[in-house]
Amino acid sequence: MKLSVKTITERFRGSGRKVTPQRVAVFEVLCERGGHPTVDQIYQEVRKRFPMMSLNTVYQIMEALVEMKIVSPVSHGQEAARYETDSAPHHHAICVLCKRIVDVFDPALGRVRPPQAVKDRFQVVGHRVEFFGYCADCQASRQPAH
Amino acid sequence: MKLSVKTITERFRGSGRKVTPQRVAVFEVLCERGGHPTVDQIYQEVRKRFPMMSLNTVYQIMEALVEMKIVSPVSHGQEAARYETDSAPHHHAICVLCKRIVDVFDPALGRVRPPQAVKDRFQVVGHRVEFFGYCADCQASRQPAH
DNA sequence: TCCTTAGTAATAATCATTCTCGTTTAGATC
DNA sequence: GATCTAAACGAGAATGATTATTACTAAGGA
Repeated sequence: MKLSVKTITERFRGSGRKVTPQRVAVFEVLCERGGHPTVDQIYQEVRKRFPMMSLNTVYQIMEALVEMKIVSPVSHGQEAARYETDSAPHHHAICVLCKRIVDVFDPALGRVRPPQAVKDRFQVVGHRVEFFGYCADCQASRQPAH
Repeated sequence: MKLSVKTITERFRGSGRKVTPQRVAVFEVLCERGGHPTVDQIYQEVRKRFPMMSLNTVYQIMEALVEMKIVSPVSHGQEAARYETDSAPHHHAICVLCKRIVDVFDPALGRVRPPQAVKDRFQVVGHRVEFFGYCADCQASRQPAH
């Protein structure tokens, strides 16, 4: 469900928010760029079109997009937060060296069920499976042993 | 495999590290406290015994303990890093409101397998399943709807 | 067009973490 | 026990990501 600029405009209006050039620009960058960018990466890209734009504005726009469930934060460790545009439910494979995140689409992972002990104490609303390892690039550049 | 002060002393010496009162104190706090404390929580606790101790020292000691595989960092979102003392392999249930982390021991979760597409591109070394939801306390205090 | 209010930009503040560096100390050696 | 040296410590500064403050601007309804 790829959102268009038209749709995003309606979503902004529908949630009582204003449509501004900055918001549209951030959204376009997210669509064109894809992946799991950090706030700063989005900022650098948007800045090419709006050189006067503030980093703070990007933070605020991302916050609005999260509230509207158009993007989701994906953060690991103390690295800078990353965002992904919401699409089909999926999981992640993360390279422990370069922090690259690859989306994993596999219906089987969606069928993972919390054990009874968790259901007794938690009202579970979702789960996430993360695979850790070395991506192809980092395998190649890594020392054979140490 | 609960570690004793004696064992930790040997582990420090065995890895070419010195045994200092600060290190023993941090380790004792970790054992007594359990759970998934932040660096600052550990610091506040240790400070009761060593009022002159520096926060920086706690960071350094945690780094050493991670290298020695005695504790593991458990970080979620842009929250402060948390540490858990290593025990049996397990997963987590995380309250999205209060950030409380509950350990989940369930052999079934260890049997989750990466799909072939991941194995083709990643050298997978592990995985983690995280359940998200509301803990009992936060369910009680939460608005019924909004 | 006017008006209200949300959005923006600039800047300061905050928070977790890391770095720098001078001082102290564990533990090996004598 | 005295001496020595690398490791560890403490204090505070520096960094980097994020959040808060505030005055100005502009979106969009009346």
